[in-house]
Amino acid sequence: MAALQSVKGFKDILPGETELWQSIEEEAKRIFRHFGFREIRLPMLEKTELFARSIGESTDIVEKEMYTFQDRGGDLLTLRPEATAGIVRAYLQHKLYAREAVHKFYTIGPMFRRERPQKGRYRQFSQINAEIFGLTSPYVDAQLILVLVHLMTALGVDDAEPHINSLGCPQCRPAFREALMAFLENASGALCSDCQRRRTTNPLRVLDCKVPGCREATIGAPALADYLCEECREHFATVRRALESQGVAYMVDDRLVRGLDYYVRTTFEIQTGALGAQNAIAGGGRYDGLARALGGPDIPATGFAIGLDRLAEIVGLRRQPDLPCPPLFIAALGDQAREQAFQWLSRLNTAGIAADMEFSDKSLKSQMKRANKLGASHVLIVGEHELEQGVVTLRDMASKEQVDIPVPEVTDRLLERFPNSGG
RNA sequence: GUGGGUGUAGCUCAGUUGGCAGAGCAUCAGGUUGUGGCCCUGAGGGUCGUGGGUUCAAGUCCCAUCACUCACCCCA
Repeated sequence: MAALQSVKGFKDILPGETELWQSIEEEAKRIFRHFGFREIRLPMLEKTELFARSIGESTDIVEKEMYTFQDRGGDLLTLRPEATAGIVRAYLQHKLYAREAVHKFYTIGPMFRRERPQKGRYRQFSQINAEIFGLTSPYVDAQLILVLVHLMTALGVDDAEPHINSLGCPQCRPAFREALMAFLENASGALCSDCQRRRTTNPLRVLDCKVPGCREATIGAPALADYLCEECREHFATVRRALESQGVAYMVDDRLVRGLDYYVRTTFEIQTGALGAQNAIAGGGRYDGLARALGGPDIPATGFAIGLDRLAEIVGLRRQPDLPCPPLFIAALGDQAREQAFQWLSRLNTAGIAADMEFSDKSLKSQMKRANKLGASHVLIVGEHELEQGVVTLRDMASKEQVDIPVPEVTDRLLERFPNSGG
């Protein structure tokens, strides 16, 4: 173990796996385009203050998971632990709200949190984010969920179930919070030690606890739904109607609580059982107050994040990788032949044709083996005997048929037979 | 931060009551001098995670340490 290793929780994505990631990203981009989202690309490094103010000072993410450091100029910087804060920052910084009332963004990239790694959880992980600015309409909440469901279906993830909930708003949530705290105080004896702590710091989270004792103790707990104000109630009802009108099967989960402070009203998660303890592969919700909290105008917003690593693992489980294979392999025998082969190969490659050759001095048998392994449909055999006679041989690997091609015609014949694949 | 599991060839793993480090797959080379897949033969590749200890002798027993992994926590 003398060779250097990657940093804990940071992983490499090797060829064979990158194809899967690319296909997922392409599918997502295609769907985003259809739904009217445009790509935004952002720095991975932001001022620490941005995350403290958006995610919430007392969240675990900010308190103990961020990669924060002082740069050489003394600025306190943080590798982004999530994307929404940066998107809002960019949106405000460039005053995009002044150009048009509504913006729909997506972005794909790495996030960083220093947690203990486990299945489906890494210190650098990628997310696909989508955000909609400038609309309070419940229909855009529904549209986001629809995008997620649509993407899951397109990727063949059939057991992905949207869980939805409403967290209320600053008007109605405080009353619920108080009622819940009062309830938990009575039930406190039955709660686990973590929930004892959460009871005061983040009472909503107690509802989310997995410990059976806590689930039992909170059975009669106040329900958020009963405390929603008229506007929130109507908003949530419209989200549900919109989903139903699209035939989206969803589950109302009144215990669905999001970990970030900025969420209000609609929240949702896409869950699956395929990933051990990490059952959420996507999550999101409405964050109407965030733009204002970051010093901008009062602009409503809603969005989601997909855990791309988790999604790739799930999709990878149910899909055989189809490796890209060049249609043509050139086998050259001897120095002269290799020189000629390299010229042809380069000509083909620059013309957009996937092809490869053997560059070292190997036996024809060995070169044929390699061509077979690469999955080439044809092999161009460039041998000294043929060159002397002014021809080369093209072998069809499936039918084993071989035809001679006169040297002057090689490029044209190959360009004709292997049209630019475009890929 | 807390707990459990696992570390032997590139990969998946055997390795008996301590007694010469193995298999399959993969790689490479051959199987009449220039033709792939199947088959056959052979080769390369390991300080047994690392450092101590016990012993005539440690992959095996003991201690420490590191790494990986799963779970808690948190979240996508």
